Amino acid sequence: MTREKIKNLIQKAIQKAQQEKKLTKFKIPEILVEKPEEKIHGDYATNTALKIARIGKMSPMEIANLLGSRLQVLGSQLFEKVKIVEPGFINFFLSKEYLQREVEGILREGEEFGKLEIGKNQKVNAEFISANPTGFLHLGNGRGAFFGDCLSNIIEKAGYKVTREYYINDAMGNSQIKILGKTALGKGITYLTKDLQSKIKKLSPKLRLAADEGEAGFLLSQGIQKDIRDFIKKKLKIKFDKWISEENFYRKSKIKKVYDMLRKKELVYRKEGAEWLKISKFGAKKDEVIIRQTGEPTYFLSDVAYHQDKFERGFSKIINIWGADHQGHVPKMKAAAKILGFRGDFDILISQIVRLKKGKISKRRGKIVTLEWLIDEVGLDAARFFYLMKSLNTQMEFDVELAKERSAKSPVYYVQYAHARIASILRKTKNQKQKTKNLHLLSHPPELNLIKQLIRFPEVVEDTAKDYQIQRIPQYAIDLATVFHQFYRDCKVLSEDKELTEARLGLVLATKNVLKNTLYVMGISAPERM
RNA sequence: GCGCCCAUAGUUCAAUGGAUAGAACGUCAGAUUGCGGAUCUGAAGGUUGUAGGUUCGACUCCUACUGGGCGCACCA
Repeated sequence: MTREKIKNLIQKAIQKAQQEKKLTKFKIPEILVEKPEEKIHGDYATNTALKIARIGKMSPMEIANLLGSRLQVLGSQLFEKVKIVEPGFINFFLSKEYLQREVEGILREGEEFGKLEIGKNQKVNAEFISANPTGFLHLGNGRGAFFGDCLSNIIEKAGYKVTREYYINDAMGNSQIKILGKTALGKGITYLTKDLQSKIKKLSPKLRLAADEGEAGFLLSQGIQKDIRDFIKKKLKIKFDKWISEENFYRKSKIKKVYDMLRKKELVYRKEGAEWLKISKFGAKKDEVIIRQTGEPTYFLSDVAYHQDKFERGFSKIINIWGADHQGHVPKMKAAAKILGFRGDFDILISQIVRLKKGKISKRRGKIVTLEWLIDEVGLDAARFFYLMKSLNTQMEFDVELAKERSAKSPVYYVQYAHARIASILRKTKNQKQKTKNLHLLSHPPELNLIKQLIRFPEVVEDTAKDYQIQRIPQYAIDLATVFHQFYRDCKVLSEDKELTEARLGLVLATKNVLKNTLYVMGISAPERM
């Protein structure tokens, strides 16, 4: 990774300066290398000199000059030049030769390009969607669904082993399930869809034997859950590794076990006829009921049991993606994690609500908009892209009109078009195999620009795996497509010049590869034709 | 009342404490006897909600306020 190489060089330069006694000895802080906004500031830049000015007891410019001259020598393989700028930035300009070699690397690595090792031998658990098995998925579920799936892909790309997990709140004691049971037994007041009516009809022999509304609800929820599962698999194209049933925790008396364990730790007390867990001692605002007056366990207790189960499975990182309506639950669960003694990363992400952007389409006021409706309306690729474009913690408005657009107006088609265009060029050549010939001929600005964008892909993967800011990926895809189209306009790929044609075919293949990898992590198709 | 999230271009959104705050759509003006014009080039458009603070430097961190969303169950 280019950025990593530069970081290492800076570190070496500091050490060297220290050995030569030009700099005082100090512990080197974390080195930041970024891509400057302005081209005149180079391809990469660092503020290291500004950062260490105080501990080094020298002016930023002095340090920058000190490091700059050493970096020039140390990085002769990478840089065309290293420039020092007020107030102390060091700007790096990559050399043509370096960029040309990178194209070779991208072609060699193919689908593996962008794969990192930062998560080597580590397991991650990502739980998302986990909708109630009593109805259909809504727009908000879609956000968690695609975010969770894409984040999982990214984390996998970073080298972790990811388990995608879905938790089903199907316990017979749950009030939703009981309400559903009432409906199943004909005692409900809720509106019945045709689908629900036929499900109930099919189940009627079993329902007659059901002990209570809880069991009836459970039976009906299984049918509903099966539909949700099929929908997720076939229409959302998300593959979960594990489907976990809450009811199953009860049947295996795991909830009882956790309860006993909490009692043993003397964290449970009685008040007002209920039993409370002392989570206020572990960072929560107040204690929480785990056993009701009626003697039934609460959802919180079963969720603690579920997390105990997760914590025991050897993950170094556990990620939960919850809807905004669950945010009050976060400190409680974090407190529980402390009680259970989980030592890995425990990240709970909250996805804010989703609305439809006002337009001709959203006349469906009053009706709840289902995710299925949206997918049918705009298509899976566009839905995924649009959901992913926005940061998880801002409320989003889904622009259905724009997402439906099958033209350059829609960013997803713009990106896919770049891929299809390359495929079209390749169709016109006989030899479509990997080209690593004559890459030294790539020296036009649009060519070099394109390469610079290509080599950023692993950096984007790294950043996103670390900070979960998924919106970076679609933005990267748009940027990549843009520089490709610029290249395409200025540089004809197939020409009389055989050697140059070979070189450009190599570049174009590398671009196709990176576009494909980018679309892949978003779960979006990379079409050969459109 | 308390807690969490948000406020950035006409709109939808970006921007690790860095340099002239960026995209997309919309608007306006251009480009093609060319590998897919489903493309490209350019322009207009901003006091980053308000007021303070922290520092070499703040959209970003802190405090107070204003406005919006979501929570604050012996629901899940």
